[in-house]
Amino acid sequence: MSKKTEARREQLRSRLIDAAERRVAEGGVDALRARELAAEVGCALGAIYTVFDDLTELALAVNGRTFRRLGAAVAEAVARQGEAAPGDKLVTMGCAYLHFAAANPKTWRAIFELKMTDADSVPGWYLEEMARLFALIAEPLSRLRPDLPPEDVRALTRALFSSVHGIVLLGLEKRLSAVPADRIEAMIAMVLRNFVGQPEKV
Amino acid sequence: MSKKTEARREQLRSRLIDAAERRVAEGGVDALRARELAAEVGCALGAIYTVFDDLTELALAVNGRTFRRLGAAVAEAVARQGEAAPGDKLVTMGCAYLHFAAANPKTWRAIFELKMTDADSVPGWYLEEMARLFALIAEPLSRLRPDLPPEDVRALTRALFSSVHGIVLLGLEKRLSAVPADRIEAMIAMVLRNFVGQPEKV
DNA sequence: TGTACATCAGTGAACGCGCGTTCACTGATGTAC
DNA sequence: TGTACATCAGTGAACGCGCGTTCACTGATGTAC
Repeated sequence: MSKKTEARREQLRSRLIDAAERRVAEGGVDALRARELAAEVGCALGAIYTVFDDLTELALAVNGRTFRRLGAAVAEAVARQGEAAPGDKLVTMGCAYLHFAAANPKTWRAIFELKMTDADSVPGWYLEEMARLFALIAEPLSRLRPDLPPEDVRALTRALFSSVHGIVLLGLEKRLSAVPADRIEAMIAMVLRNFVGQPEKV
Repeated sequence: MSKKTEARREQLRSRLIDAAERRVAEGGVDALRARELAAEVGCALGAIYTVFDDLTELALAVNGRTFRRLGAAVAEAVARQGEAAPGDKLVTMGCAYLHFAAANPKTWRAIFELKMTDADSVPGWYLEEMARLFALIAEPLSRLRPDLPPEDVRALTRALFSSVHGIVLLGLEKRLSAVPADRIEAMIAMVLRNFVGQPEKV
């Protein structure tokens, strides 16, 4: 394969992911349609399969991007805040998570909806990206509780992340009459601050 | 329609829901197949449509049962515990929720996976059942914080439920390396107790 | 640089399947006399 | 009770559609001389 060909291939790849991302953002993972993508990108139907093994792989590529954007959004929020008390940092991250989810509801959900066949395990970058996100959370936590062994910090990280995730998930759920964003923020802050031991007045 | 006919119809209805429930428990909502159900129940394919408008309605019926079982499981756990401090009650409910989810992973997930077309709203019993569950949680909360207006108790209820839901959801997720049940229990207890102001040592 | 040939990326018609839902039919059930 | 007729619950073959994926082909690109 010549350089030129490879470059074209690479370009097709990224254009396909672009298109797929747009589709997912509009209609969720289930809205990925090979024919639609080909039409939007302007390539043949079969061309998709010269770049990806199947549509699932393409969906995974979209999730990869989303995950990286999410991580970046949270990291940026923390960076913008600069030096801060651990509790404040946690709340900042929780709210950044909420805002990302609210701004990208379908793409964000896609990360968690992806059905993997039990056999083939989760791709490595999935776990890596998760680890990166968890590391951000673990930082203020271990400052807050320097006495805890890493194992416990990990469990704590996971528990708090899960709590915030749950609040965001159900908070944004239309079906259960969505909650206004600032109320969701208040819930997040409440749970996190309570944990940190600087409870806000409810 | 004669009494006899109606009775047969009613019987078919419940047998269909039974079969559907089994299918969902095994393979999730997406595993519902009209032909399979008909075969399992021993009726004609078309008979399904004399009882339900479409498969979605049948899936909803399954969710209805699940929701009621869930509510009953939580209520029973509380009843079994008898008189107890609000914090203990909350933890009991959270753990009951966890155990129900762990024992019925696919059926439980189905409750939240159901895609409703935006237009047709959620069936009434969905909201009622949710309200019943929330009432159970609100009880200890309002004892704990009698100063709060009902509006705030509602928000609190929702926040705590969502947190526990998130912890259970991600805790049971195979993809992110499932967490042992007792660790999940510990996470739930931690978040709830922290809120109540009787934090457990982490 | 020019020509002949080989390769292979890219094409898109066609395959194949799964499946929800319908509807013309039929035989069981009920009604009338 | 018995017979003729009407109704309608229940049947399942067939419709229709959507869609992922393949593969025999072709024309663009690269190579050799």
